[in-house]
Amino acid sequence: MINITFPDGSVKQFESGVTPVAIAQSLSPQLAKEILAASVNDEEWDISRPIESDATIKLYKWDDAEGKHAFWHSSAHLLAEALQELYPGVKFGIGPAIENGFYYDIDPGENQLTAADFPKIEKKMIELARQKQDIVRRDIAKDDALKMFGDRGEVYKCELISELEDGHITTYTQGAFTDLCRGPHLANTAPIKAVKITSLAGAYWRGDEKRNQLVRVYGISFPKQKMLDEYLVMLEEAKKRDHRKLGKEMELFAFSANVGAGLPLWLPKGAALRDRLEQFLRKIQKQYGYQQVITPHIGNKMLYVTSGHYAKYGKDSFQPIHTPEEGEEYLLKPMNCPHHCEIFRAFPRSYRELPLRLAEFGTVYRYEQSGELHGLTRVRGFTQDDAHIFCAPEQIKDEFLKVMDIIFYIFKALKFDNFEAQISLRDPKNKEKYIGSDENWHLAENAIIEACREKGLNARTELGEAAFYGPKLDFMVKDALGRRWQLGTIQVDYNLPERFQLEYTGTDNQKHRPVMIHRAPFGSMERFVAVLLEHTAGRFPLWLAPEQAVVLPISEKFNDYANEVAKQLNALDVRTIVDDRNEKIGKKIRDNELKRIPYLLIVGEKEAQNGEISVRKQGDGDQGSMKIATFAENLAQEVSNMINQ
RNA sequence: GCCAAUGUAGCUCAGGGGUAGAGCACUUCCUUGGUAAGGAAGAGGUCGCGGGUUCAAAUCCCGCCAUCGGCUCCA
Repeated sequence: MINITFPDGSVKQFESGVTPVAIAQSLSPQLAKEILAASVNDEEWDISRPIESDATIKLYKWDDAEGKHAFWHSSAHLLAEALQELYPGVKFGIGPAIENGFYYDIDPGENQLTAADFPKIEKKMIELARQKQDIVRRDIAKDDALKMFGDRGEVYKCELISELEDGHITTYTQGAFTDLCRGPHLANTAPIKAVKITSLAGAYWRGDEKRNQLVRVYGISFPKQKMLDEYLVMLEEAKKRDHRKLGKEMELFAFSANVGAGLPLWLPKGAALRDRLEQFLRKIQKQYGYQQVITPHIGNKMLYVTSGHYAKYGKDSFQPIHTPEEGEEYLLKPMNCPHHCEIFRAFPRSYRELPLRLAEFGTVYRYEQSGELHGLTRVRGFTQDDAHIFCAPEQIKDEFLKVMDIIFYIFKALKFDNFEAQISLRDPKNKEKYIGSDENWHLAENAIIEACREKGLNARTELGEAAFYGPKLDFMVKDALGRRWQLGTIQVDYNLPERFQLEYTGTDNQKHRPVMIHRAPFGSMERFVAVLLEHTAGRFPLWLAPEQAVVLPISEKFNDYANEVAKQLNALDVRTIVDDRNEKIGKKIRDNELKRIPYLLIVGEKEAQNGEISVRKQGDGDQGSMKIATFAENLAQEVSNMINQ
């Protein structure tokens, strides 16, 4: 007998060799039906894999990430089995579960795969799933594995196996399909009741663009057809929140092939919105002791040779601008830091000036790969809400904490409460990718880690994600489809001060080298607006909304009064327009609700007589009537509550 | 940059080797209506751009551009 400990601390005895599903069965038959995965002593475990000795166990259902993971991982195998049957000769790469579903990378060989094949694949997968095939785990010796997959011509699998350690190799088999896999998996294929193949894409083998490109088949599966239907509806809803669609609908920005790909044109309403965001940040930054500077859009090529950016990115950037002068070259600035370094150098600096915080809404140009461009989130010309803090080494942590405060304040004011934080450090195995001394890297990395600890910020740490000149702390927010975008960023940099020979005179009357902190709370105005649009589905907070109120006269007789109301409100800084179309009031309400204007002000005979307006709040219906000035005061109060919370 | 797809009116989309279609939006007229779609008429397109095949191309083929989904990249 062995002792099995449950998450609540209770212990029960079972025969050695008991499986998680059998344990679940002993607790409740319903649970046995629902469990999809388990962990045994914190190791991921198939629910049908025997447990031989005392263990602590957790059981996972669909609602647990681990449960979904096993479900989708097994679905990936099921997809592979279906593809193997439908398209003889396909070779398999890898097929993991992902955040929403799963994929399998295949080399289709002679086969042609298109979206038209999806229904056929889905049908085959369901057919196979209904056979209720057991998914069987086996340990296999390295040589045997190489032979087995080698015989089948599975070159990709063989490459993976050759890198694995003998004695730790397992396969999973269901029906006629056997895969190299660590697991865990479902006990059998029966729970997979609904399948959707969602897309095809090219993907480099092992993520290396120098290697073969495989076909990646994406799919998602569910234990109930209804859940798949709901998921598809959710995707449709998400599409409606797409910032590219909303940006056009709301007349915020546009693109023109004549101007160039990835070069956004801000329309009047978008420019005004962006200006409000900039003013908002300027105000906070002023409180935190920042000073605004302005620098040109181009810089001499030597500036970037000095900074090290030219060596790293020169070939992949917009190419130099030439002048009539032989050999003279300028670059469109891809970042603001070198310019700001030169501002620091413009005078002899004293420790009394530090920390020197230079801020600029700096527009930069980067030649992003054509396939990378995406709405406003990835563009070739964009404006960073940039600032560089020049400080003494002992001031780093304090400055870092202050920047974090600014970022938290902004995220809170705009209700980005689901952000994730990521500490990006150097890849210790790949130091040649980075510039700067080991000592400085350690200092910088520790400053970030400590600051996060002090703030109690739960940040994920990623090795190899640092910028080439220093480690960083990034804040990511998801878009409507769950894709992560980096917004705020804080980066510690010991390198540029060195390259630009920055110095200040210390209390000891000696020269010292300052440290630089790069930071952008929004990241870029473009990306921030994009993510804000997707978050709010275009219903901006009142203080940002392009139009805050629209006056709707009941009939044309009251157009004059409506215009007078709008005039008064605009004079009171309420952004107000009039809908004086010859339409019925119901139609005007509908149209303006759909335009996402926060307040609809209805005026007819009653209101005109009393100098009032009938207020209707977006999505909230009739709020009764009030004096114009009262409405303006209420609105000002509402805005102030939003920004100063 | 790579793989796959798409490109028809302001928007959403149908059609398709023989003179271009709908709904919404827009304009005009009727209606002057009190909290989510009143009615009628009208205007609007070089079918992404360039080349080829053909008596004839928006439609078929090729190239380019842009966009979309991924991969790679992201100072």
